[in-house]
Amino acid sequence: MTDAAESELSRGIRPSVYDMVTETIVEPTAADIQTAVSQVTASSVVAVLFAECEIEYEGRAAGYTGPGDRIVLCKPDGTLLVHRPTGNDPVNWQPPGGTFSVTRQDDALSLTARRSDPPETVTIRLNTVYSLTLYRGEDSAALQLHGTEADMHRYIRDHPDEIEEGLRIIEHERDTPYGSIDLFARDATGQPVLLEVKRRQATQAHVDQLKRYMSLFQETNPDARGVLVAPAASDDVKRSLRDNGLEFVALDAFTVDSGASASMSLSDFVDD
Amino acid sequence: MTDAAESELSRGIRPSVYDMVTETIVEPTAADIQTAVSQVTASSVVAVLFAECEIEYEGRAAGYTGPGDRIVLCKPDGTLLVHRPTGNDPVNWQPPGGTFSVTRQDDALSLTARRSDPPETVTIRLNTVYSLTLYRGEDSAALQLHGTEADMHRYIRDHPDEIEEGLRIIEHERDTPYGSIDLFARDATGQPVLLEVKRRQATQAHVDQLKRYMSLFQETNPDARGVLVAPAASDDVKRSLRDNGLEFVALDAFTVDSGASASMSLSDFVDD
DNA sequence: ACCTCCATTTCGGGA
DNA sequence: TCCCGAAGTGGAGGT
Repeated sequence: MTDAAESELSRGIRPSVYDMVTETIVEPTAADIQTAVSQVTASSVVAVLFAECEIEYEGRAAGYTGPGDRIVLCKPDGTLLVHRPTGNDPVNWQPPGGTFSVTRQDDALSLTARRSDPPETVTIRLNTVYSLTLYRGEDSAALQLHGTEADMHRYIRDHPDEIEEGLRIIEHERDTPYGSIDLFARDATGQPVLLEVKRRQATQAHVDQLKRYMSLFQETNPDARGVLVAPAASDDVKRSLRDNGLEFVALDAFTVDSGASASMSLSDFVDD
Repeated sequence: MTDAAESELSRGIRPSVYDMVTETIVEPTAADIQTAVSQVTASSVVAVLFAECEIEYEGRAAGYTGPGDRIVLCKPDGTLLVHRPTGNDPVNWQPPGGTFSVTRQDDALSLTARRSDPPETVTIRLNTVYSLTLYRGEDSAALQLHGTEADMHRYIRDHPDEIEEGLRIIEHERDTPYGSIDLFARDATGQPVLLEVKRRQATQAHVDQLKRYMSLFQETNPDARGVLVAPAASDDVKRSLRDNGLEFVALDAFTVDSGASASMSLSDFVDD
């Protein structure tokens, strides 16, 4: 950080303490913003802008978002996120790997996030930046998630009888030229069984997937069975399975796998 | 907002001006945080917390994220987003429709986001809140996006010859019990043609999709043709199409639809 | 680098 | 409400 930049940032409300984790500048100047954004990649700081802005996007598609108040996150890995005051998804974004730049021309201040593969550009015209926060955050913890499809695979492998009496799981993620079969098994009579496992309600696309594996397998083994395992399926999906000589087995992974988060302790602190 | 709450929030750095768009509290107290979060839904304010926290999630799956510095967004529509200092996706979240609550027990302060359909809870144990920003933002602009698959449909409808000489588009989004056909057409000889359009490289799943529509249609019309239209397809996909008696037509929507963003003017302000 | 598939996918449209 | 399919999907894992 240059001396000039320091003096800019020092205009913050409280005495600027550089070991503070967050630093907020209300109504930052163009120079403040340029300094802040240049910090992002160089010093592993997240910059959050609260701004009235309009956004142009050009890349795999092209888009324009008219003026409005948004929250702009610039992360040190090049991630850009522009959030509206409502909605889960960002209205515009740039995935990790890109670079930021701030351009000033006449009275117009623009923040651009670029990446090269694929070539994409998001340009935010910053009409008014209400405030700007720099965040020197560290986070090495990873999300531990239970109840995924992989967990369901493990459960079935350990409890094949829940699918069918006498079923033996032979292989996990068996590769074929057209994708991999979740679980390859043999039934009580020794007949091969292809299992496609879904952690949520089955759809036609899942039937398609199983059919694709089956078509390959049945070339050499016409008696092979195909089973779609999911917590539920619509009548159309069940009919589609039947029409194609496939089977459905209902298995709700969470009624059986709920012990996965037993190690949690945070709930002690939460009331209703 | 209660008088008590006002006095809490007034501890902010600058004199608290309630018509300011943003308001930041450095090292907020538990009462500040409770007041702020209760504002979110009631007063259409976005609350952004910069905090060291750990997160428990319980719902469709279950998860735990260990301690780390994160950015927490609470939007008035009930959306919760927890972002790490890197990465495109939030490490935890709650889609719109839920409610927020802040609970204090002993020295532990927790922010909980709940929704009921499906029942899901995200609980954030706030170990340290470095700062908190309230954002009274308004945004009525919508994203205008060009180069979507729908645009590609329109283009083909207007330029059927780009697919095949003499092709006539009969119907758009023709519904079948197993999904809807993107474009239903007839070729120069009057033969029915089912078009499945993709805006990016075609995959096996797209072949599956077309196959599904075809199988229905060919029951009554065995001579119907199926064409997958996409900017590109791998050799495997092309072979898969051939093996199933289907066709591939390469069409890069962006080489033909680039005029869509011609009305943009922001680029005037951006240099390289 | 390409391909395939999962995701706490989310989101929008149609029946 | 359910169901289906797109998304600037992103991300992981295998070959």
